[in-house]
Amino acid sequence: MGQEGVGVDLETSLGYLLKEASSALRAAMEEVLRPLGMNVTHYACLELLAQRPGLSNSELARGAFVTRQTMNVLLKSLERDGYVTRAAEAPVGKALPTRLTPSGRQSLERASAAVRSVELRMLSGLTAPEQAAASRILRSMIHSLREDTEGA
Amino acid sequence: MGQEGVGVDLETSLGYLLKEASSALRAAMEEVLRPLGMNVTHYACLELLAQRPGLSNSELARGAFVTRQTMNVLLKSLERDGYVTRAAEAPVGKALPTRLTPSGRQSLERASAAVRSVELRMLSGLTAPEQAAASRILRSMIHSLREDTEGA
DNA sequence: CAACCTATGTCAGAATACTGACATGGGTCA
DNA sequence: TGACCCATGTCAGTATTCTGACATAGGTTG
Repeated sequence: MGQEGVGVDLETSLGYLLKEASSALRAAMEEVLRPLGMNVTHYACLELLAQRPGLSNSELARGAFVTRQTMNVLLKSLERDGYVTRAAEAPVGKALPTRLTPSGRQSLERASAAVRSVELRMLSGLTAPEQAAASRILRSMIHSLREDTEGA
Repeated sequence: MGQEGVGVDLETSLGYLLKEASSALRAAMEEVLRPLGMNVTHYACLELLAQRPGLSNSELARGAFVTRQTMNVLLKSLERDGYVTRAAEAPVGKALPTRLTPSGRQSLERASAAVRSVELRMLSGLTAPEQAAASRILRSMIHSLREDTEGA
């Protein structure tokens, strides 16, 4: 069960813990969203549109951490089901602004409440200063990870 | 760009930050593993086997956060390529212990070094106390998320 | 203006992971 | 002992996501 000085110790690796936490969060979100007929990417897309109306397909993809091709497929199904509407013509460039329909907004409301409850459960064991620390730490990790990768 | 009191504010949501960090980590790992002909699940499987030799397919699946069916497919390819060996018969029950071959161990060594460098970059902006706090915080999140979900 | 460069939307195919289902081994309990 | 229950390995089919490629819109630069 121990490690013999190998490269990465899974028991203590912050990378592994990060993946574990993210996986647990995703599972918990899927669980509460399933009864609402929604999955995590679904929800992420609607939430993004609620907070930043008029986002394009590519912008939504970046916000939901998927490729723009994947988001394109999702947007088509959301549009088919009446949750969002896409402009027929691009007001500028090729980007087609997308917006929530009343139906989409209503569906999001329930999902958002469910997700918020999951997030509250996730944070239930942490004090306010710890939560603030978590925010700073995660932002630092994100910044550092993107330095070389996207910079060069 | 602002939020109007909606359920979850993506700008400050720790859940969103967690997903963002995990996504950035995964992308950075994929980037360094690709030249080695490996992906993240690949690597996770080998690393698990190095630290806990003899794990079964299902145990590996849980450790890598995928289903046992997915891990089964991966193990077959790893076995075909000579990175691991699986016992032909189960010493007890149906679980087939899996072990790294010398080739697998050698391949893992390079991958492990690459992944460690990514993890170091991720932590480069954090002090030792901050890293300790990160560990505690992530463990708390994981524990809280799994409480109701797996408990009931 | 013309040649680039970047970003976007989209199509097609491949890779990856998942859900559902079944049979088997092992333990528990009446 | 026999009836359960749970975990495992595996097969099949489906769903999801990705990579690769192409055309187009707009800005930049000589």
